[in-house]
Amino acid sequence: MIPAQLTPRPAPIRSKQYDPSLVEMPWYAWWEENRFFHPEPNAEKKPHTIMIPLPNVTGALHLGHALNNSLQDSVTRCRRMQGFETLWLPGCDHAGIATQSVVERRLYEEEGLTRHDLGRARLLERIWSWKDQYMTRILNQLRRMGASLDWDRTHFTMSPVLSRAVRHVFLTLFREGLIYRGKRLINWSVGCQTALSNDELEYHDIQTFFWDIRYPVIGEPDRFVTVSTTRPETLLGDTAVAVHPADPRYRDLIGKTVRLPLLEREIPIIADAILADPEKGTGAVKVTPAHDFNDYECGLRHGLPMINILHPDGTLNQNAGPYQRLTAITEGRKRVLADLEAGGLLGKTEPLTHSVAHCYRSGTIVEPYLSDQWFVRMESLVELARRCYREGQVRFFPERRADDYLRWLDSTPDWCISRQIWWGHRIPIWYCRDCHPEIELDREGNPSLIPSDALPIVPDSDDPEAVPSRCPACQGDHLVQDPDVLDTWFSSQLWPLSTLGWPEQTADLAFFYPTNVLITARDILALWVARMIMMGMKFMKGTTPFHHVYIHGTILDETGNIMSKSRGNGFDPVRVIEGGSDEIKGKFSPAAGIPPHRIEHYKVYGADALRYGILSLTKGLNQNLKMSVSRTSRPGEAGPIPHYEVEVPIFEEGRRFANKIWQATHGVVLPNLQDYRPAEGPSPFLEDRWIISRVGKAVAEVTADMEEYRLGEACETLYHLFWDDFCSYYLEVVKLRLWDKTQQESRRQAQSTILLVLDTLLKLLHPIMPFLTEVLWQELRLVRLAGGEAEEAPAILVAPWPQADRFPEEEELERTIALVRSVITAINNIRASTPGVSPSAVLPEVIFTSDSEEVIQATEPYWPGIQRLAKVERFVQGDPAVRPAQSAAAVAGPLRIFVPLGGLIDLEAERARLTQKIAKLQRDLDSLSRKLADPNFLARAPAEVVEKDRLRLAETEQNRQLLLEQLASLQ
RNA sequence: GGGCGUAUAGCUCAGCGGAAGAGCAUCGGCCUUACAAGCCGGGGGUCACAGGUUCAAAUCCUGUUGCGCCCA
Repeated sequence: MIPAQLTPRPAPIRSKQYDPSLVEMPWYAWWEENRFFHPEPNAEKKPHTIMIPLPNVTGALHLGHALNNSLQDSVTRCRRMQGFETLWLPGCDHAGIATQSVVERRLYEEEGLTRHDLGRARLLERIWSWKDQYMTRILNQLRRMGASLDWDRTHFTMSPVLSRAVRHVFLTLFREGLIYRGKRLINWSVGCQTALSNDELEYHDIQTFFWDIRYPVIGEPDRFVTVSTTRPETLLGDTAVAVHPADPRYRDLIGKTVRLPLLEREIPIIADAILADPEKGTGAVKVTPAHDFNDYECGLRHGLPMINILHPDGTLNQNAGPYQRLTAITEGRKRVLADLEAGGLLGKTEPLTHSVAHCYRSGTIVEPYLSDQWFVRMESLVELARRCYREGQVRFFPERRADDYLRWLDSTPDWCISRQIWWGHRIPIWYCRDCHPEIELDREGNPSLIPSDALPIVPDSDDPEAVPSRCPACQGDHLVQDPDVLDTWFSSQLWPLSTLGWPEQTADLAFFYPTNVLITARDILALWVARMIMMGMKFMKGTTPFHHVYIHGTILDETGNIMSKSRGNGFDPVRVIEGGSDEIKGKFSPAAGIPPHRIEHYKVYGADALRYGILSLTKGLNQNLKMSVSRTSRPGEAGPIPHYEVEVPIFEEGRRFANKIWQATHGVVLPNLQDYRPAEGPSPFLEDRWIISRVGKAVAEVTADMEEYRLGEACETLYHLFWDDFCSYYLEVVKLRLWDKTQQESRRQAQSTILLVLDTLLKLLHPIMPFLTEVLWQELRLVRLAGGEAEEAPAILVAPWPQADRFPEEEELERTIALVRSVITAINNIRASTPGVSPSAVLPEVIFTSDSEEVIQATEPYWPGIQRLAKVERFVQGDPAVRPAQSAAAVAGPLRIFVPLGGLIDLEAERARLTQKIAKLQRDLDSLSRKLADPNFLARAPAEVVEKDRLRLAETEQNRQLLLEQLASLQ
């Protein structure tokens, strides 16, 4: 949206070097106060919508977020300039378990209190205030990165509007039978004392053992069935031993029973072809249906009893008999092993490394645990998600990520959505205390345990705020709400809908839905992306929530570890932007010799350098973005904690690039445009046409890159165009015309071209480097206004994106200038390798010769430019047959150049130089002639390939000949 | 254990069937009037290894090894 009245722009800055700290804050404030980031539904324009992958309020943003948000902002800014009504919507996620456990840990560390000391209501107050603090910090980090988010539409998953959507979805799915409560084996975090979904597990290798245990067969004295296990303590919950039905070792035992050691329970030997593998171990396995997922399935197949032996805190319960109250995996295991040993029932013990599920939050081992939980029935939703992809409604970048998506869909079980914590959306289900007097209440009136058979009671109406008034069974009104809350992803999956006001049919929803692209990292592809698709398909009449899913890589340190501040190898993006120092108390050292506890000092890189650097990492399809960081000890700092200077090469590149752009604009362009008046008609001057052609190609390339999310490639293209073509060649050459005030038309065309080119380059760069380009473009805007042109836009961020077809292509010119530039390099090479010639000396004469008169004529107009860039007094055309004496020679394509050096020539240096060049040509020659001597090559390769190689061979041979003669003349 | 990816210059990475590239680092020389956060020039690679397909392989196929990631 462009307001009619703008607030005053920040004052111009005239510093010799680019100083981001003077530019970023004022310009961001100006953008924000004029609400340039705020779109409104607008029938005249097409929408472009991106929903931020909501960061969670557990902590501050890190470099992974910097990448993720730089990508989104770049795409958004490009689309805004292309004329779309652009919405990029900000917000945060309440991150149930993560946030509650952070706050609980602080509560315990600082005040020695647990959540039970505080109670539900007061704990929630504490968490809300944590949330407020962190959300503010996160949103400000985004501002510092230059994010053009629509702050008026900032959302939070637990806000009233979004909570209503959650309740609406829960109740709808419940009524349709897609949500149910049931006793199932789930993943239980002993540390957090809550259920977890499969997606919240982390697998770590642990060192343990494989223990063999002998189970005595009843009725067959001295006969045993030996099982192997990594979890001997779970035998307390065994309800069978399984063998393969075809296994001859055990066939006769099927149907008999064994005596469970220690507890003396009699349990059956069953045949189960799925669980028992005759190839593995002894071929017999213990079956503990209440504490192992495979055993659970087996238990269901055979109708085995399921004996839960654990308390929620991981200690053994009354079913463990004499072992109760011991912590299962430590003391319990120790005692069980000792008792087995004593009873002579323990067989061999083998060390083993295997991978075990841990809680992503508390880090404790996750126990399979039998309990009453709420689940989403996934089957029909999975089918919707498959259909969405199959119908081509959603497309993945890179394409192969679709395989991960489909694979997850194929393997996802029913989703456990209840969590035994307090921070989150409380399950909108009530139970009747009159029907179930055994429901106990805590001192705040919340129920602590709901019986498995309790009737779930839903609110009377569809009103999302409604509460049921009576029990439908007994008409009683002693209702209590389920104490559990929903998995955070249950609300996150609604993000593209709920933030637009759904389930209300709002104008925003009608205009901005479906969104265009979701930009995220790989790790939440399935659990979040797939679920959003399911919800969109389910609740928006089979419409995808986004057309594109762009999956970017993960930022790693140079040894391949994930970067994070808490590990001690990452840093806060704001630190990179504004510089300063941080005390790092990480868990590990980022490199050999660097201690985990240290103070790091950062220089001011600025947001543009951060963005350019981090986006540059995304070249190709690379999914691991290794970022090297150099930490050097800072001398002269006393004290117990060592100090380090931190440099990040990739940000360094960005910083230098930003400075180059600043200095080219302030040092050359602006001073020469003081008297700018637009030229009439297109410029006939060769270098003008050339740079315009180069820029036109870049416009096409960068536009395509932006549309396919190839930001790294766009960075590279723009870097070379700006630095090599615009600064190193064009500006240097065009200076001659700018300085010559006697040639009005030439000068005016030069000014117009410079202005057009810089204007275009800044626009192309704006999505990547928003601050620098804005402040410089505002200067160009003033130049244009002073020159009598109409205002194109009040700011670059709303200026129109360049159109490639406005920049005529000049293929021929591009070839000629490429040749001219290689001539410059060849002459400079001669100067640099002739010891007697100072680098600043002007060479009196350079002789051009060629077999082709055309080539000489084509390059002649560039002699003044070459004169300047290669420091040459004058050029003469020579006879190709005559080799000037006392001169150095070089070859540039079809041109031969001689640089007469008179007495200056250093024979030895020149001979060395020529010998080296000849050797290189000889190598090319050898491989080419070998190739052209091969009859198979001549017969089968396409004619144009053969022809090209023939030409090359001839040319190379000629050049070698020339240099050989030259060498001979120097003997 | 299953799946996927990856191996190119000292480092970080492009290139993905027809002459080995970039940035940084390195070496040599320059304070040349936008720019030393710079300019000019140079050196540096059996494109992991072994086979195969092809006239032609860094590029396609197979296997081996190393390294990642995801899933169990």
